[in-house]
Amino acid sequence: MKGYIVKKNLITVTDMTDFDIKKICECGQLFRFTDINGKTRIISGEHRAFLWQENGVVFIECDDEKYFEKYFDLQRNYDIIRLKLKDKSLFEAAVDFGQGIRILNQQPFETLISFIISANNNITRIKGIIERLSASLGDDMGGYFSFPSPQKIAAADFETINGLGAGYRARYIHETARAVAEGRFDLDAPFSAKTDCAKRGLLQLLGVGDKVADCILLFAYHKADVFPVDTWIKKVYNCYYGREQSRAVIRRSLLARFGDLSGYAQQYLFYYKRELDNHRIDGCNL
DNA sequence: AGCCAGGCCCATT
DNA sequence: AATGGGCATGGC
Repeated sequence: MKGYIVKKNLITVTDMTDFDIKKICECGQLFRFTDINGKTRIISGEHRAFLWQENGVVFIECDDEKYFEKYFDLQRNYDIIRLKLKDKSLFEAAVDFGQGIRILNQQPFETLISFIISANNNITRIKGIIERLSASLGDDMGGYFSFPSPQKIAAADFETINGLGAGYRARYIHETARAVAEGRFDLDAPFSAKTDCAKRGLLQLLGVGDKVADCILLFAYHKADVFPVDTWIKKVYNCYYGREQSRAVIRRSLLARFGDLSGYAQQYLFYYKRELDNHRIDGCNL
């Protein structure tokens, strides 16, 4: 992608063909975003950015422009991906509707814990738990709190974790942070591992099942040959084919169809279905 | 009020 | 390998 300019503490995205602030935030890949008087604030790890659109360009004001250039995946060409997905006959309306989505490169530990929290939970509540976790154990960065380190969570007593309102996930958060802090899980390993191998490692962690592992692989390690099957994907699939299939069957089926673009296909589909549902519109095209 | 949420763990078959 | 019950909490 050529359409952006990087300067000190400011990235200007001049080509908004594949950069839509709202869609990037609302497609379910991150939780620490909020509107602050007209600008979107995103916190990632210890970093912070403000985004807004003005005169046909997007401004990204941030504490580390190189970090956010990578974070927003700015070097990747999404128009090629969209074209290929249409070739693989992903429902065209979903791709067009989601144009502007980008898959972020988020930090592994934050993604790991966030998606453990996400299981069988709703987005509003997930965001609340993550904010309380950060306020409780993260560093005060002056105006916001960083996402806590594995060591910080591991060293906290269980009652602190349990007081965040995460329910039965408190144990998963604590134990998985300990596994990382004690070196039983290497957060960097998946970067250089093949997807299935990396996934086997992730599945050893308490609170990480098939779907959560796929989300981590996609949103932190940018492994696109995964297809996270959540309740929305299930709804689309089962509605379209008119019968109830298990998550495993759905995942295998969609992986076979979209191959190494599965992760992108999943994001477009997820965003499309959830937005339709939010507006009480039926639709189960695939 | 009751169903559901970006499911996982664990026991059973 | 596949299936099913139980699960904390709170949003809508």
